Amino acid sequence: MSEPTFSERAIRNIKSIPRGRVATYGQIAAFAGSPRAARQVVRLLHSSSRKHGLPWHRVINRQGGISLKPGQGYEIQKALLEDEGVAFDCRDRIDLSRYGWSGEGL
DNA sequence: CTCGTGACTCCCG
DNA sequence: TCGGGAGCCACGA
Repeated sequence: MSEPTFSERAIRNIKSIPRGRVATYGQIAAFAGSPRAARQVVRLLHSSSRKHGLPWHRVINRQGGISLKPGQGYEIQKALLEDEGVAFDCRDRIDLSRYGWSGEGL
């Protein structure tokens, strides 16, 4: 039994994001132990979002916006978030100081 | 071991 | 405000 890998911790972090909140890639990476492994978080969503049933829609970029492009999941993610009560401003961005996850639930 | 990869992030002009 | 370029990291093949 060795310590969980970065991936496993990151996955657990994502699962811990409360409903109605959002987190950035870098944030998840940071809580998992590697502040600069945001890109690895991306790989995780690709490879494990479905498999682990992760709330992938709660993961957004540093600007509080959706990184996916229209037709690539953008609309779906936005709809899911709005359904949880997350509001987008006129620039299609989420106020992280308001909906941003602070690590609560870990 | 080396290499490719990606829903990122930061730094400059 | 916006775009381009480089850095960074973990993991699978």
